[in-house]
Amino acid sequence: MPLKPLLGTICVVFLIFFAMESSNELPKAYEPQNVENRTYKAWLDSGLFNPDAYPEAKNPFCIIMPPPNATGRLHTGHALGYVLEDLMTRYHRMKGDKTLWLPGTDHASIASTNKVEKLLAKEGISRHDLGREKFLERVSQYVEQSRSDISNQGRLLGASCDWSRERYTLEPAMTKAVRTMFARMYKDDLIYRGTRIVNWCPRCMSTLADDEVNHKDQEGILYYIKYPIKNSEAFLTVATTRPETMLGDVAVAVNPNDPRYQQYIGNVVTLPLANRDIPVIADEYVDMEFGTGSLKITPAHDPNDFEIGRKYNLPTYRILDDEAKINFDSLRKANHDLSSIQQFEGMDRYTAREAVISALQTAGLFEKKKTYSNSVGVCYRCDTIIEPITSLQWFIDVNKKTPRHNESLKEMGLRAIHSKDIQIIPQRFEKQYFQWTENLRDWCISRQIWFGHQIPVSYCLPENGGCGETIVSVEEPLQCPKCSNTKPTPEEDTLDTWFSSGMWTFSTMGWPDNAEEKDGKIIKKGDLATFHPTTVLDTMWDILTFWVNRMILMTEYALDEAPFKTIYLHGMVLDKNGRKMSKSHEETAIDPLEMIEKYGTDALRLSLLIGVTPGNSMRLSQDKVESYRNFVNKLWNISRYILTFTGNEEKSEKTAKKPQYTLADRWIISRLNNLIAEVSKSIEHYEFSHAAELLRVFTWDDFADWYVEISKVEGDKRALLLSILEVLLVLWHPMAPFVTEEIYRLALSSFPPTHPDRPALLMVRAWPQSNSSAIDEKIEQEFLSLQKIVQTIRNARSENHISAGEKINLIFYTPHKSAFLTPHIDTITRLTHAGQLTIQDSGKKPHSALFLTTEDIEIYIPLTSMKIEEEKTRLDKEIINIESLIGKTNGQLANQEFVAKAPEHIVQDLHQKVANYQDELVRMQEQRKRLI
RNA sequence: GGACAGUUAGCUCAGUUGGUAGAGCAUCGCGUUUACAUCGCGAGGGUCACAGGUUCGAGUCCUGUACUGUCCACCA
Repeated sequence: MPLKPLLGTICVVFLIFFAMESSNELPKAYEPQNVENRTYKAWLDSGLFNPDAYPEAKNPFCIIMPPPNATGRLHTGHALGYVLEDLMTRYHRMKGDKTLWLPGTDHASIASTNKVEKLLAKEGISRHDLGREKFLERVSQYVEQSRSDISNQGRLLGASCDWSRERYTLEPAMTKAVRTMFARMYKDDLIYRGTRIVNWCPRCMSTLADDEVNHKDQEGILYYIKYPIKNSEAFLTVATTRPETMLGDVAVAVNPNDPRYQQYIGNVVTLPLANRDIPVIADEYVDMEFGTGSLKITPAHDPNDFEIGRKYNLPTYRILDDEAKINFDSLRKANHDLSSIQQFEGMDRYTAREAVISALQTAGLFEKKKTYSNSVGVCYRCDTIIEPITSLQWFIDVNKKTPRHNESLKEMGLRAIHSKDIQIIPQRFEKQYFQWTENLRDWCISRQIWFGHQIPVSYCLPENGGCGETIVSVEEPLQCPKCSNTKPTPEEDTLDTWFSSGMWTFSTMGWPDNAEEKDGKIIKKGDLATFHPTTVLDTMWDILTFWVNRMILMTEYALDEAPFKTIYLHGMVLDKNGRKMSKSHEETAIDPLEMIEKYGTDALRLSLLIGVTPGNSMRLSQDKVESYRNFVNKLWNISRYILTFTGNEEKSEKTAKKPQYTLADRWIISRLNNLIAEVSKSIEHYEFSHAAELLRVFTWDDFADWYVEISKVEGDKRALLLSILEVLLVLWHPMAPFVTEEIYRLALSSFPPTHPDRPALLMVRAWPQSNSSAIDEKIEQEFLSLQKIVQTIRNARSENHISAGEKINLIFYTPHKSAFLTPHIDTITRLTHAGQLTIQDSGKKPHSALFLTTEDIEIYIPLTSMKIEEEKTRLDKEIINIESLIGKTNGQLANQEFVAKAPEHIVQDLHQKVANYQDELVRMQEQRKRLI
C-alpha cells in the first residue's frame, strides 16, 4: 500500500479519536449499548483472559465453569454464576495471581435428547422412526447451535474466561478421559454389571439415578384385594396402589409378630386372576399398622420387594416392558399358564390397572378402595411417572475399597469434607452433604439414551460364534483379545451425563495424558500441575448431590486429591413474588439478555450481587435492575465531572508542587484506604454483597455527595480526584467491568503521572494496596463533626420551610472550637446555602434567631420573620426529649452491676454521652429563657 | 418421619466475635451550585415472629412454640 494514503488514514483516525477524547461532550447518561461490544472485543483482542499471558504470575487461581447444558438460552441462574465467577476471576487477575477461568458446555444427554424429541414430535416422528445414526446427527446439529448461543451469551455478561481453553463434555479428548476412567474403575472392580431394580422412565426409555427422580405428592387410591387361602374359605387381603403389578406377585408377606396372621404363615394363597400358587412368608419389614398388615411381593417392580425376593429366593417376574405395557415373557419362560390373564397383555399400565380391578370385581375378590395421599416418583426431565423395574445395568460400587487407596469411594467423599480439604460456603450445607453421602447407594451409570458417551464395553457374543468375553478397553476393539476370531459387539447403552461431568476439573486439563503414576504417586504435568486442585467451585446447592459429590469421588479416585478447595454455593434466583423463574408467569420472569439490552450488563451484574448471601435464594425484579442502572449512571457522571469539568490545569500546575491536604482531603484518603482494606477482605472471604455495599456507600455518599461537593469549594483538586477515581475504578471493576473499563479508557490521558505502570486496559491494572498509615481515626472524627454541623443546619432549613433560595446568615457561638471551624467557613456556607457565617467566641448572643446546638457549638440563624411562639414550643419539646435521654442514660449508669461488669470503654462512652446531653440541655434552657 | 433455613421499616434484604438497629425501593416535604431529575437536600416509618432462659446488657447465644420455604427418607 502506498505510504501517503496510509498516513492520511492514520491521521484521520487519530483526529477523530482525539476529538472524541478531548471534548467535553461525553453523553449525559452512560450508554452501555455503545460500549459493551467494543469493550469486550478489546479484552478479547488483548489475549489477557489467558493465564499464559502472565508468565511471571505465581499464585494460581482457578475456577472451572460449571458447564451449562447445551440446551438453549442463558437464564438468570447461569447469569448469577457467571457474575460471581467473573468477579472472583477479575479480582485475582488484578491482584496478579495466575488466573484461569476455564469455560465449557455439557452435552446433557437426557435434556438434549428430550429437546430434540420435542422438535421431532412437531414433525410427527419419534427418535425410533429416525434411527440411531440420523437421530444423533439431529442432536449434534441442535447442540452445536445451542453451545455457540450459550457461549456468546456468556460473552455478553462480560465473562473473562479463557475461551482458548473452552471444552465440551462430548469432544474427543473428553471421550478418551471418560473411557480411560471407566476402564480403570472396571479393572479395580468398582464397576460391575448386574440386574437390579432401577428407576425407569417409560417416556425417555431410560434408567434414572435415584436423585434424578423427583417426588410429587398426589391423591392416590389404595386398592384392597382378597387373596384366597388355599384349601380354606379364608382370604388374606392386601392393599396396593398399583394393582396391575399383582400379575407379577410371587408371595404375600406378613409380620411374624402379627397375631392376626400367625396361622397362615407357611400356607399358600392363590394369586387371583393368574391362579398361581404363591407362599405366605413372614418378614419384620412388614408394617402391621399399614393397610391390612399383609403385603404383596412383586420383586420385579418394587425395590423393597426386590430385596425380600432375594432374601427368600423367590423368582422375579417382570410383567411390564420398557414402555410400561403389560408383557408376560418372563412368566412364559417359566412355563406358567397364562390363559386366564392373556387379555391384559399389551395394555398400558393404567389401562391394565382398570382392567385388573374390574376383573377382580367380577371374580368377587375386590374388597374396597380408599383415597390415599402419597407421593410418586417422576422423571426430573419430563415429569413422567417412573416405574421401578428390574433391569440389567452397569453400576459403580461405592462401598468397595479401591486397591490403590484402600478406601471406598464413599469414604473418599466423606473424608474430603471431614478433613477440611474442601470448605463449603455456607458451612451448613456440609450436613446435607454428609447425610446424602452416607446414604449413597451403588450408582447406576448406564442409560438407554443414544446421545452421550458410549459405554466402553464390547461383548464377544456366542450367537456370533464368539467366546462370551466382556471386553472393556479405551480404544474400541477390532477383534476379541481372547478368541480373536470375531468382531465384538459394542454395548449400546451410554453413560450417565454426570459420569463425564464428574471428571470435569481434570478432564478439561488434559487428563489422562497430563498425569502418570510413579512409585504410587501421581505426577501431574501442564495445566493440571499448575491449576489442580482448582481454587473455587461456584454452583447452586441443588446439584451438591448430583454433581459436586461425584466430582469429589471421581477426582479423589483418579488424582488422590480434591477437585477444589472451596465450594461456594449460591442461591436460587426467584422472581419478585418469590417463585422459581422457570415456573413463574411470563411477566415476572426476568430474562437476563433482555435486562442487558435494556439497562446494561453492569446494572444486571450489580443487581445479582448486592443484597445476596451465599446459599440463600434471592428475588430479582426489573425495578432492582433499574435502580442499579441508576447507580452505574451515577458512577459515570461522577467520572464525567472529574474528567471534563474540573479541568483548570494551569491553575493546578502552579499549586500542584506540594499539595497541602485539607481536612476533607485527609478524610477521603483515610476513608479510601479503609475501603481498599475492607473490600479486599470481603472479597477474600466470599462476602461479595458486603464488598459491593461498602463500595456503593463510599462512592455515592462519601465521595460524590461530600467530597466532590467540597472540592468545588476548596478547588484545585483535579489530581487528587483523579487518583481517587482511578482506585474506585479498579475496585469496582470486578463487579461492573464495562463502565469502569470505558471510563478508564476515557481517562487514561488525564490521570496524573504518579503511577508509572498504568496498563492500557483497566482489567489488568494492579489491585491497590491499602496504606494503613493514611487511615486516621481522628481525622475521620473531625470530619464527622463537620458533617453533623452541616446536617443540623440543613435539617433546620427543611423543618422551618426556609427555601433553598433564601440566603440565611449563620452565627456560630463557640468558646473552644473557633480555630477548628475557621478553615471550613466557605465549605459550611456553601453546603448549607448560607449567605454569611460568623464565628464568635464571646459577646452577645442573638435573640430573634433559630437556635441549634451540636458538637459543642451554638448555632443561631437570625430570621426576619421569626415566629417566637413556635420556636418556644419547639425548644420546649427538645428540652423534654433531652431530659428523658439523660434520665435513661443516668439510669443505666446507676446500675452498679453494669458499671462493675461492662467493659470500661462502654461505660466511658455513656458518661461522655450524658455530659454532652447535659451541655446541650443547659444551652437550650438558656436560649429558652432569652426568648421569654 | 428426619434435617436445614427464614421470620428485622409499606416492599426487598443487610446486620462478622453480645454494647442499645441500617441500606435500597416506596411514601411525604423542598428544588440551589462546575457532573448527574437515571439527580440533590430533608423527613416520617421498627416491642427485630412469639414465650421463656443465660447475661450488667440479646436482633445477635440457649430452649420451646407458631408460621413460611427447601431438602432427604418412607409411602403396600
